[in-house]
Amino acid sequence: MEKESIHDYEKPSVTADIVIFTIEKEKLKVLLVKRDLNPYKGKWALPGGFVRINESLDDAAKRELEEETGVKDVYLEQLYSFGEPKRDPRGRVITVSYMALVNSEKIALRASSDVSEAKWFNFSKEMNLAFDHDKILNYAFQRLKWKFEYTTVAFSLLPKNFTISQVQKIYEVVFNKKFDKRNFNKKIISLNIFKEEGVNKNVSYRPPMMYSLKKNIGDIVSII
Amino acid sequence: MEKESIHDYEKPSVTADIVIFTIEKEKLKVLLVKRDLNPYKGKWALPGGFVRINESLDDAAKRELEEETGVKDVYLEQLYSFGEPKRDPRGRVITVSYMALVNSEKIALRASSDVSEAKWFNFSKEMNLAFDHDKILNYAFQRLKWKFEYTTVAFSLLPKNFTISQVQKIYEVVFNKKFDKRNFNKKIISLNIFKEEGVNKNVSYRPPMMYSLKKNIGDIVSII
DNA sequence: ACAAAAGTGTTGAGAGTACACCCATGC
DNA sequence: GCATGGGTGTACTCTCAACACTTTTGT
Repeated sequence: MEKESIHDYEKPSVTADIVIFTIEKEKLKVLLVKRDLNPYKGKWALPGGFVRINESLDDAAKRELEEETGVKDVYLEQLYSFGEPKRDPRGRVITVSYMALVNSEKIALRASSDVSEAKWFNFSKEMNLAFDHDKILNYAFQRLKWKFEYTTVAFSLLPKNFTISQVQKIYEVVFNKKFDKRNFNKKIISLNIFKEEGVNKNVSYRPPMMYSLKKNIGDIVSII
Repeated sequence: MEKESIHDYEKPSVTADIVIFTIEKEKLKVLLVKRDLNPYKGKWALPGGFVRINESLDDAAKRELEEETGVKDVYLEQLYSFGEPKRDPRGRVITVSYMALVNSEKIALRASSDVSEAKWFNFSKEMNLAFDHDKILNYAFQRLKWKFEYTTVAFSLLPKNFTISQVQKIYEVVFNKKFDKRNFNKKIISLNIFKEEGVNKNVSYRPPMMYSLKKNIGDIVSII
């Protein structure tokens, strides 16, 4: 096949851009950075940067994620690669996009980002971002919904111990609809993925049972 | 964020590699090419090649697909990008993988490929391919099963008009299990995605109804 | 008449959905 | 005692799975 040599073609740049989601105050939020260089100077964009020559794609995404949020060991998954020749006016840039889910309690935005401003925004479908980042963001949101429906990624947005109503709330945020409390409890308990952790006493109402996720849960097929 | 310039970093090569599936004689087949250069000289690999500097990722995949099979306008979808620094001994090569589904009747393998040999193989989970192509192939197979379950991609493997038992057979091949004929018919007919095209008379048994896929079917949620 | 595949219904089990009231705590 | 969210059961519908015989054609 390859008479073609690795040196025959002009090479593109490759970046890893990350859609970092969190849920705070019952809103789905996404982390954006303000561009301080042309093109799109002053516009908001997804955090990201060039993949180093000796760094895997995942490592590049992890590095960018940690640079922006200070968090490690969070849920991170590759989404899709975007490579239209004209998507970046600076030249040929192929972007491998990632999605990260972080628990809002763990976030420590880099205190003073020397070159850029980073900020959490409420997610919406039209955020008017730089480059084709609206497209990437919407792709990520689709994937998020899918993953919520069929896997346990939702729990990466929650602390180690949580109540069922916390779980229900993040599902309601992501699907933008209400679920019946009784049916939700029944369904999620019947999956047998929770361990009871005792009741939380610091509330001025009936103290809720706290749960944690069991270890070694296989691939769950359907949550909702 | 980006003090980094597009020129600051050594750039990787980017290839598009394609997992081309077909079903023939009730077997799932994948198209492989024999490498005639080192590394992995003599080993079989997925068809693919470098993405040109002015070509989108999809276009690169389409070009490679047509070069190898002579087919156009078939089902093609991007899968995942693989970018471990050492995955290709020749240097840093990031591969954007694709999956194509072709109807075996339409295939015309390039009569004499000047530099390589291309051949259909029965799919198996351990084909011992060059590079990390076993990993890519298995990823593609997982995606294939998922797409069969939740979308109508299966029909890209069939001619325009088909019988229900042809549909059932390709599902049985992909999932490697038998389905009950009555339940299968009921389910697939109830989806209301078929148009009747009359009976096929050239058979020595009760002539089956031929169907075609309706146009403008939305995203089907669950086939099986 | 026989070989080959097409076509067709019913039943039982389990899952999903709709729906409303009492409970435990802090103040 | 009241405000707050926590916790629970039943009935109906719908979907899924299991299961076997008759029909139509060509030879």
